[in-house]
Amino acid sequence: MEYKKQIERLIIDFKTNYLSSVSIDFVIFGFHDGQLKVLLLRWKETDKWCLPGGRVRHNENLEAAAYRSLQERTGLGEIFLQQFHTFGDVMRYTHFSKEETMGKLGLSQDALNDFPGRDVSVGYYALVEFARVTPTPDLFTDECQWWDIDQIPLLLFDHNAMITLALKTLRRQLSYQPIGYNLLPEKFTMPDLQQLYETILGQTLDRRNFQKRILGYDILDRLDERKTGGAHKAPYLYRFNKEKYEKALEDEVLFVG
Amino acid sequence: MEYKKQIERLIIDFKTNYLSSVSIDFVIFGFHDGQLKVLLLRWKETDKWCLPGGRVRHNENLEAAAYRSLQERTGLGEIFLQQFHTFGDVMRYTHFSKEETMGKLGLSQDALNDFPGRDVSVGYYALVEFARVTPTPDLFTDECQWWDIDQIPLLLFDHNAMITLALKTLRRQLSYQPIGYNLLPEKFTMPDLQQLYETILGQTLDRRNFQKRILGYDILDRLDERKTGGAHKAPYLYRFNKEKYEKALEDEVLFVG
DNA sequence: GCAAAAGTGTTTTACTTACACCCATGA
DNA sequence: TCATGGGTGTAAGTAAAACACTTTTGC
Repeated sequence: MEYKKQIERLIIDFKTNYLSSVSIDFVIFGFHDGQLKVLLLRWKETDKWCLPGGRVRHNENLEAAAYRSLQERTGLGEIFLQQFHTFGDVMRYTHFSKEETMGKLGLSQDALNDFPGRDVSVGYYALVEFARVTPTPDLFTDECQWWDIDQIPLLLFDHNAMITLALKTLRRQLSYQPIGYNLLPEKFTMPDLQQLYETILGQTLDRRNFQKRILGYDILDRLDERKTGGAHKAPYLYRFNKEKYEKALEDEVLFVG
Repeated sequence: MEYKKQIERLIIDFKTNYLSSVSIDFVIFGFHDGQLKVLLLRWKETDKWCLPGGRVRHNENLEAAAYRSLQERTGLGEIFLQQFHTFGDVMRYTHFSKEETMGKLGLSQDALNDFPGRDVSVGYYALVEFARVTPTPDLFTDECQWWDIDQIPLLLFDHNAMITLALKTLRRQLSYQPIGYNLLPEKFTMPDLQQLYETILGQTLDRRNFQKRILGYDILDRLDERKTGGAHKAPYLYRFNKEKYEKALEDEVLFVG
């Protein structure tokens, strides 16, 4: 049980170097094979799952802390990350009892006392390409796994509500903002992009209208290549025009800084 | 200088009974006479202005803390309050130097040290009827005043950016959600409501299209009365149908609980 | 050659915007 | 009676939704 020491050290680290009362929680949506998934962690010595989270260092920007924590959990740096709500109900601890959940770790009383109690948590959602992620548990958890969006179990804290709201916000955002950069390979086909949208929205879309709308954003460059090897007619390859893409995001972005 | 003692006591109160590292800031929009205004506070012994704020008690829900703080600053209980973003840049303290600003208050070194340093701040915006508000400064400020939205000076902290984002969010929200409850008297006319919208959006709207759109929401009951006393044709009076209004809010609300 | 996916435009519909006339009221 | 604001409906324009045929490719 070497990890006990590590956890106790981490808790002291929290107390010393991080903002108290503030935490970050992540709804990391993974896209793969026409399935929308969420990355969950299993709490040590229990069968209970929760969202990955993080904390903010003194002198660290909130957003920077979010990117840092996310990197730790997924191995990914440049990804689509969006603040969506801040959760501050006292009762969000409903499904989490410090004694019950932490007790099994056999920590010292000091460590238990110093473990963050009631936090206000800033919720971010992220979109990543499933395959690029290396799920990595943190010290409090011993498993990190993708879950199908419609098979999420009852989670610790208020994390079920967080997922629901994150998905709702993401879907809304999709209606007025482009998405896909860092989520698809550099070169991709229009059907690839459409499948991404359909997966997130949970509904099918008309091919022709979809293409019209996306091309209307004027953020894609069509390449002269086609994707070969498929069993059918070879579709064109597209690439995001980074400048135009960034500009489109700015023009309509809800949350800045 | 009796207030010095009070402030020192308040700072201790903060340290003891409130979450550290978390604060709340309010962009309180006031509507009056076709003008959109924001409530600002002037920091004691300076000519610098800032947004009203609050802190969260241990065991108090974030939203409850927001309503409580707002009540303290405006005297109003039931009002339209909406979380819009959480600000966590370290640099948001650009225009605030603890030494400079607090120094003039002649506080003890202990109090200065205990005064909250770097916070993550949850931003809420509120809509209130100008005339119903009793602006009340807090202990750190000695003036509480309405400012015209387009005459806001350079504020302390990152508060100018907060106002900008709050207004942007409010305007966006207006396009898919009804607004007006608690902002207009119980009975009001269609031109009253239109003026409210025009004030917030900063643009004029077509009378007929506006009426069509609003009535299309199906949240108003037209009364048999008309508003008399005006210099012209007596307009009909309307009343919000609270049930339908709440339902309309829920159906499209971005942020819940 | 056939099944399955991809490329491409037009029609229809719904929604949004623009616009005009008559009526009531107080000065 | 006149100036001003309020009540009401329709036509035009624009954006979204529905829809069909042809081409390519591997089997």
